Amino acid sequence: MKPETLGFFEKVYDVARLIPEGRVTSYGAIAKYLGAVRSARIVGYAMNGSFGKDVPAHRVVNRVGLLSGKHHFEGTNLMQQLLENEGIKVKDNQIQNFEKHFWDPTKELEEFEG
DNA sequence: GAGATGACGCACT
DNA sequence: CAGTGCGCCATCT
Repeated sequence: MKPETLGFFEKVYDVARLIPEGRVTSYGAIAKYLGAVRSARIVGYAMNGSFGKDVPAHRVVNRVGLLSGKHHFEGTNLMQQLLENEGIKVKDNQIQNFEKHFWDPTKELEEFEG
């Protein structure tokens, strides 16, 4: 619970905050960017602590664009509302044109690396 | 210190 | 092609 002990989390938050508006990414994409392709679930877990922070966790969904974490937000459809607020269409907890709104940090930040 | 959990992703059947 | 189960790694109890 100590923010100082957070190491991997901080990285996740940092990447999540880099997500531009109207765009979304997947846990695996962030994990991959961090070099933890096998730690996709760790990213999602990290989002748990992202609540209440400046981290747009609502822009992070699973690999199919499903708002798997929506259940974690305050309201029942808060996550969906936030996405629609950015112009992203969401249907039944699933993002429409997900690949169109997909934002891959490994590709978008490839030149920002280092 | 050890065990169980999880907002995922992939391999196998 | 579709459905189910397992593995991964860090955190939490």
